[in-house]
Amino acid sequence: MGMNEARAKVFKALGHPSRLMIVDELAQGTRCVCELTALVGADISTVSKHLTVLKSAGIVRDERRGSNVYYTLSMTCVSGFMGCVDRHLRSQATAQVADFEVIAAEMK
Amino acid sequence: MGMNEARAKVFKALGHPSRLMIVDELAQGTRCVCELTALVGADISTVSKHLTVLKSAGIVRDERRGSNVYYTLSMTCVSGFMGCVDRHLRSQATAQVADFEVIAAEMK
DNA sequence: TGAACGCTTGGCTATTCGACCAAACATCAA
DNA sequence: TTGATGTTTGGTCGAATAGCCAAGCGTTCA
Repeated sequence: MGMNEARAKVFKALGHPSRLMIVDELAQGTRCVCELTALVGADISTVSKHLTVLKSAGIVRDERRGSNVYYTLSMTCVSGFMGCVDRHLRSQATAQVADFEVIAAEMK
Repeated sequence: MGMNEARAKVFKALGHPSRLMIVDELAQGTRCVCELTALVGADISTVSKHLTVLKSAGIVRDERRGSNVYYTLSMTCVSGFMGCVDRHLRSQATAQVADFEVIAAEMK
């Protein structure tokens, strides 16, 4: 797999609301599948598959302890980038509101 | 659109090799569609659609100058995160090589 | 005006994704 | 061993994605 495909795989893995929710939660600490399932609110098998995607992209790692499997965020810099994305989206949203107000003013 | 969906949209937009190539190029400076098409090496309509995806995620912005349309990276923090992903992927790759060597040693 | 150029959009097909259910697998406890 | 619990895997189906070609703008320049 080429450099760009490996990178794309990481972004693709992060490109789903449930998986982002999971990553956010794992940024707080290690969690078992059952906890993540409760958080996401989908079928366990669905959550398990989301975790497989995150794992094969190298974003999380798993570890069995007894009858539970625990997942841990291994690509920790993700949370930092999340902040950047959020800031950007917010500033964009306010820019759009500003545009809208200009348009609204022009329409009067 | 909820917070998590907006964020997911950003990651999803970045989750394609051609679009990553485009973002890398735009990190160097503004480019017209024709330049990006040459870079990616796909049909121009395909590239145009990739640019639409990036734009609607708020990652790039476009601007017509004469008969050309120029695209600019607006979410500039993306490049920084790219570095983090690359470092992580590299360290993971070497970890896997190390694992492999352990296994190989065990097999002797 | 009309031809040429640069880009976008619509339409089509093949592939991938995401959700659920059912079945399999792993561990623990009786 | 058997049953209970926690997790993964296989199968199916509808939705979304990516690619190309063709057709449709918008702009420039004769």
